[in-house]
Amino acid sequence: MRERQLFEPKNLRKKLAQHSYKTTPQRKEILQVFADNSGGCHLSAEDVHEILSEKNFDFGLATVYRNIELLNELGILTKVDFGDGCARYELAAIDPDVHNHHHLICLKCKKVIEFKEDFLDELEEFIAENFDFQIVNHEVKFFGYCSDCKDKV
Amino acid sequence: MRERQLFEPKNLRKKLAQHSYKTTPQRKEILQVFADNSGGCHLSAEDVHEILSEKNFDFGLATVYRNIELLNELGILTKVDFGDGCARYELAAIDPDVHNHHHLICLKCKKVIEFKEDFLDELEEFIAENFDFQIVNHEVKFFGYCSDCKDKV
DNA sequence: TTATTTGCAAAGTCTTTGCAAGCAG
DNA sequence: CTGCTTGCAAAGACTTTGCAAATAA
Repeated sequence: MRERQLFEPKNLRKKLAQHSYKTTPQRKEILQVFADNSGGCHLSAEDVHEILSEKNFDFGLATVYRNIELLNELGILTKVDFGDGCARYELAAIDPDVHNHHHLICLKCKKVIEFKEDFLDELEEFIAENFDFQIVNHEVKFFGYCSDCKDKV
Repeated sequence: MRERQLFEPKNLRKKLAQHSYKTTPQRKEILQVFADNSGGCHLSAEDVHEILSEKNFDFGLATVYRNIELLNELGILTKVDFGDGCARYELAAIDPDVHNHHHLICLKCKKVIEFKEDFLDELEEFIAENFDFQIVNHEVKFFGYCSDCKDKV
């Protein structure tokens, strides 16, 4: 369930240099926050800013926003949206074809469970044929009640 | 592809009365905008406000927000999110079990194509068993290039 | 050196809220 | 009548932007 390869902080300098971006402490530490939380955290810019403060890195919030957006553009982070009013991000899979990682969102406790699935291939084929639509990625969310909550509703 | 039964404006008064809400011209006209656009439009509060202005209904924007939210709570509208920075809504299916209506989103022209599918039942069963998670609804989005755009990329 | 990046504060966008006046039931 | 609803303006949450000072290459 977790063999997905994620971007590693040690490769940051190279990736930035490829695009003529500079390697700053801000960029390194922001990425490190995601690497340290790779166990399935979905962090907002505010979250990252707060975690950095706890580590005594007092970067400007605007800098955090700018660099999260940059890491997203570079494919290092992926945006995920749980409809809670703020953009959230997670480390992206290195292999762009591995886009089969989705979320179960508990309507009661708001817990987010990750899961991996390969059931959608036939559906993608069906869509490609019937809609003449070339699929690049898909996003699947299941809303419901997790094991802790489902009997308490 | 379009046999889904949608909520009808003529049933609004009854639905509102059931919950002791009043039937106001604002509520009727807001719902009417969605009914007139039932051919697959996904409207933001701002969109609805604008369409109403064109029809010479100059309601406050806050009223539009409040009533779209009300219609959403009553199950008359459904929120859809295309990650474009604002909440969008569409008429909900009357039958709550019919939640198998999803979207293909073109990355180039931003066109949204609706489709209906029934492929996810087995995946839901798999999740229920393996994650002890009781699914209420799911949301599926496919990102890619539509027939008009896929050869121009 | 020099163009990029940062930090701050101000501004922007979407949405919600407080409150007096208006209106449906 | 009476409490729900509206409209307005103000406030709020999240995010972006302008600009001078700092800094990576």
